[in-house]
Amino acid sequence: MVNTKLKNQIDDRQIQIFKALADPIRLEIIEYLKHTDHEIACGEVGRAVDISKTSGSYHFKLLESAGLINTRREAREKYVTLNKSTFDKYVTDFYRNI
Amino acid sequence: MVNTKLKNQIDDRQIQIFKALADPIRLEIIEYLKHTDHEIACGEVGRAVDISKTSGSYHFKLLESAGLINTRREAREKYVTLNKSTFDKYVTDFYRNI
DNA sequence: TAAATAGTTCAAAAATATTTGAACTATTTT
DNA sequence: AAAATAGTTCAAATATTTTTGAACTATTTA
Repeated sequence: MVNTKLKNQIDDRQIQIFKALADPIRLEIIEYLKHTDHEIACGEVGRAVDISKTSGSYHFKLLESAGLINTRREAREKYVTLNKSTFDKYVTDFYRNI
Repeated sequence: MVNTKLKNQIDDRQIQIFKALADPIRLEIIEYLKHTDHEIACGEVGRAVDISKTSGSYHFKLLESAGLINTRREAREKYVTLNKSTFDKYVTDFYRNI
């Protein structure tokens, strides 16, 4: 019997987001994207924060599935930007709400 | 050679706080404390969120060392409250700043 | 068309975090 | 003084997360 109560779903989402933020590499990626106002390829970010492409792939995927970044694939490359609305909804407003 | 750059210290702190928030039990504890306006004993919170006292001890310690709760020991019992200023500084303002 | 580039996937290994129960300290109640 | 209560500590077991390298797809460049 699967538990699908709304409150739990909200918590799962909230946890997923805090987990995504609770890692030094991902925090570096976020800070890098924060001071970049245009979209930027994963590879460029990866080089800036000095990680392997495999590691980058793992972390970008995790950030994306948490809804913290938006991605757009164009042929070979994948471009990313921060998803500000997720920060607003789950981080900035976390303590305020509930 | 130990790295003590200010930026890294800030990040370490930020990560510690997100890690502390990235767990269902600790999130339950926080939500419980959020709707409680007076200090409350660890044991009472532990019973409310249905965890063993050992587990409670672990999670309260972690929340305390992240600065997310304030604690006061009075004889046998330990009373806790949320530390709102940590939320303001590291959570609510996270996306805004930097 | 061959080589280079951007990124993904996979499974194994390594690192970290969490749970558990037993033994413990200190305080309060009977 | 014995028993009960609140919480801590410890080490072992378990679970989860992250890293790694090799093999892969798709696209672009030489």
